[in-house]
Amino acid sequence: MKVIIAEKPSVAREIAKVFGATAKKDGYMEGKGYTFTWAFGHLLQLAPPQEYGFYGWNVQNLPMLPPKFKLSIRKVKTKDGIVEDPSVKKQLDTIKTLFDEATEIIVATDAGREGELIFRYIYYYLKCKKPFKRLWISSQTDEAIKEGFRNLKPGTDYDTLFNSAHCRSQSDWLVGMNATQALSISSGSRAVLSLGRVQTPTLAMICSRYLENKNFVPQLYYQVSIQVDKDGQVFRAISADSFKTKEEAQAVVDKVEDVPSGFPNGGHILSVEAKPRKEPPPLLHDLSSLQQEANKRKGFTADQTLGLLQTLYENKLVTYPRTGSRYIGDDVFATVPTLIDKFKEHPEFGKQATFLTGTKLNKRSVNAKKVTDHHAILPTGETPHQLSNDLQAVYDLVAARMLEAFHQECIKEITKITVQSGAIFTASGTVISSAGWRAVLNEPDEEKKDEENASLPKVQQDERLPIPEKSLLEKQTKPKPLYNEASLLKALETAGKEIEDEELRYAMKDSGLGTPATRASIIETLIKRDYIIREKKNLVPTQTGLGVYYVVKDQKIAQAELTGNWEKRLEEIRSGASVNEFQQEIKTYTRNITQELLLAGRNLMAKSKEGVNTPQIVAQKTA
DNA sequence: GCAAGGTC
Repeated sequence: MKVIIAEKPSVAREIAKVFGATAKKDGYMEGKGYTFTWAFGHLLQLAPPQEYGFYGWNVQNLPMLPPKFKLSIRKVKTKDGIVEDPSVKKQLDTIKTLFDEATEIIVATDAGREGELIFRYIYYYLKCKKPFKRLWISSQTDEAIKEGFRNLKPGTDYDTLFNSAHCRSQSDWLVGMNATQALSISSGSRAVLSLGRVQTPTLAMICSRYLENKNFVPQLYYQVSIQVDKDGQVFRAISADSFKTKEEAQAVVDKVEDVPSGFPNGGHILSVEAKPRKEPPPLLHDLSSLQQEANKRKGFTADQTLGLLQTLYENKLVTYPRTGSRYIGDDVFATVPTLIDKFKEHPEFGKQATFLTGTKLNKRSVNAKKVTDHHAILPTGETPHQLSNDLQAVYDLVAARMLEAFHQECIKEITKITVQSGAIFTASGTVISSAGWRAVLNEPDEEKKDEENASLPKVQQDERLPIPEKSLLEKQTKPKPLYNEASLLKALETAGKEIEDEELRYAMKDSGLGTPATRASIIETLIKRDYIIREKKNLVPTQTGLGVYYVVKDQKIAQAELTGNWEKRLEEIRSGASVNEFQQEIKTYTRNITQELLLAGRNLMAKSKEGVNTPQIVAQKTA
């Protein structure tokens, strides 16, 4: 009997369906001489410190460098403390029984580093010795699955991929566990002060933005505004220059030839530029972009959105949610018209669904090469029944984005008028001439500047128009806003884009900090540690968070570059470079950072009070 | 008590 093991039940079901196997058993499916079983993500993890004899949190144990890492069953928190997850244990037993009976094992975990690790940890934990083959597909359509099975690879082809995955896992353990204990011990606080390759740079981003924002000194500046009258239709124009002093601006005001000063037609139209701008539809959603949109529109946290999506996924209403791709392949595209058809009766955007059924679909989101493990999030076409308000809201965001993504371009008419009257003034306005995809949610353009006119009257070059009013504007420069969940998610995705070292930047270009599946939990971790709090929609550091930030901010562990560096080395390992060399470097780094933190933590509480102009506005944890 | 990674 051949055993196929997938990363998760949904994939095992898809594959079983292609084979025509339908018999459902406990923890697997069966039919046509095959069994199809699954994991639930990582079933196994690197064993915690005590399993190597490092008991308690003790300086004597540091740095903890296990000679050989062990694996242990994933744990779960219950009222009796932390125990091995019973459902995981049971599934491992099922897998063991199937592997024991297997004549051949086919690995169908996701085609990537972590997918390889998920399988290998199971395989080695169960001490299985049977050879295995690898299914390597990037789309789960029937055709892709069939093609993948015609092209199974020897399992050993992916040994170096496993090496790189295992290195990633060990390195995160070594650096994270040791740095966390070192800082927690040396700070003398009873709380856990955790550090890690991803969470610490994330904390640093939040803290540094917070300090920049709070310490920002606004600069005053001045502009001049005039009203221009075209046959009773008045629009506003602003001086092209801005001025540091009120006097300079007032001098410009004085020169304006307005009606009250005795000039009936003091505004000279120097130029009128009108050009259409085409705005392509947005791409389909991946997890991160959906979390950002749900945060902006509905105020959901990243974690809430992920939870709601998971429920929709388990109810077969949306496709796999933890995807990092905003594209679909041609095979999935072929099903889109049927999907759109299902939304014709939708109260909010049924009209646009109907419109789309009779038009050519935009293919901007169709690109098989940009589909990685999973494609963009789509509704499945199943009819939802009695969703809660929150579930419905997320479901509607998915559905609406599908309609937008395949809709037509939005065409805007952008007009810029230049007026001379003592000085140069400009007025700009935007008019949507064809809504296209913007008709789906039918909402105003969020990026409209306050100075912009909704629409401008038709004026001609060289016209002379009256200026009924002029005024002096006092303005302030503004700081960068605090991070909220949406802007932080975006920043995590693009982290590393500004790294100077070209190789490191390249190594991080497709990853950023963390992964789509983990970013929500990173934010939750920082909150659990009392490093940050939610203040309205913003993410704001606490005294503790700032204290940790001051201790580590100039260290490697607080920089996105660390991930860039690891990614570069891990990729080299995947293509065959020595594992040992990187492991030695990590050990050395672990020793160093542990030593530094054992010393640095002593100053932590004192340091947390430096650096802010007005310390009292630093957020306090509310009981 | 601790990392980051995956998922129900």
